[in-house]
Amino acid sequence: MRKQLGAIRGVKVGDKFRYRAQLNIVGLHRHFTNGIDYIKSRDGKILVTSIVDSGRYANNMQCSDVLIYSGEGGNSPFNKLKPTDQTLERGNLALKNSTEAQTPVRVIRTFKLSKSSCYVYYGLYIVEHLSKERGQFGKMVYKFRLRRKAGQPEITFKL
Amino acid sequence: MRKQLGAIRGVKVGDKFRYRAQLNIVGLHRHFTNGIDYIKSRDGKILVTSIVDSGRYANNMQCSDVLIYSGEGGNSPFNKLKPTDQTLERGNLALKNSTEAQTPVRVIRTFKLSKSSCYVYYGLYIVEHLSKERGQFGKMVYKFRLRRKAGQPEITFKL
DNA sequence: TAGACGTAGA
DNA sequence: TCTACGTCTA
Repeated sequence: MRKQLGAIRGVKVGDKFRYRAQLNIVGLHRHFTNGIDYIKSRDGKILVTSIVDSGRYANNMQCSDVLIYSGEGGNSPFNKLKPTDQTLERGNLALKNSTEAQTPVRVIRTFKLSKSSCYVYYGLYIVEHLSKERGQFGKMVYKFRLRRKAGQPEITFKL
Repeated sequence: MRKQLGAIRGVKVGDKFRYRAQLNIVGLHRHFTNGIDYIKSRDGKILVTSIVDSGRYANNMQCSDVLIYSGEGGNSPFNKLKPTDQTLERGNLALKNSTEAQTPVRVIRTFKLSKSSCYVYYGLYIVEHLSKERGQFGKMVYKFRLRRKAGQPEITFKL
């Protein structure tokens, strides 16, 4: 399985996929459930390769080039464990490192229409800011602001 | 998605698949995690269409035309809930009904070789007997004995 | 071995 | 809403 930062050969912005398994196969995002995928860089720091925004967390879903993405852990509205403060490790740490390194992050967003849904590759983003806020369950949540790199095709849907 | 008893057009005995998602796509087995898939027949009884033997439960893995398949619920060695007696509902009830109706069941078995694995379609089986035993956790477990229908191709592997 | 924005069907 | 023989990486 490919592990790399940036664009994936053969995958175009706007490409659609039915299952997370397909994202894995083409190399866009290796995990089946994790929202944040990352690799270890030469200097030992982990950097984000891709994120999937399925709409489970309280992310900003505006139709703009800016995406607010919640960190992982402790606050999923659907898991049954009791909420906890998010920690700066694993995916969250990788997103912080990516903010500093300004490396490109592949963004995949879920598009829902009535009962069906698909994953859409939105292209490359840069993490430009992170903040720590109190989430809906009263616990600390990381919020990452990603901005879409300029010059990429618009995403359009045939309805 | 197709819901039917018996063979699936276009799928041959011995066909191999990487993911449960693919079993769903071709119509062999609709569930992503459930081991037992079933439909409601004309007279209102539920009948098994297919089972997946992933080796999670304590099934009989002999290389023969007989497969002992454990019922679902209460005794998965990997779930963290406390073991309970299995009940004759859902998949277990459907398997019992299939025993009486002698309807064909598609069998998919996991084949593991070192770290990789795949799902192999073994063809059609008939459920010929069920029993209730005390399982490894001291709780009651249904055991279903399935026999492969005669006249189907042998399964071979290139190693 | 655990953790994670999975899936479909009842 | 819940259950269920998922599936990957660290």
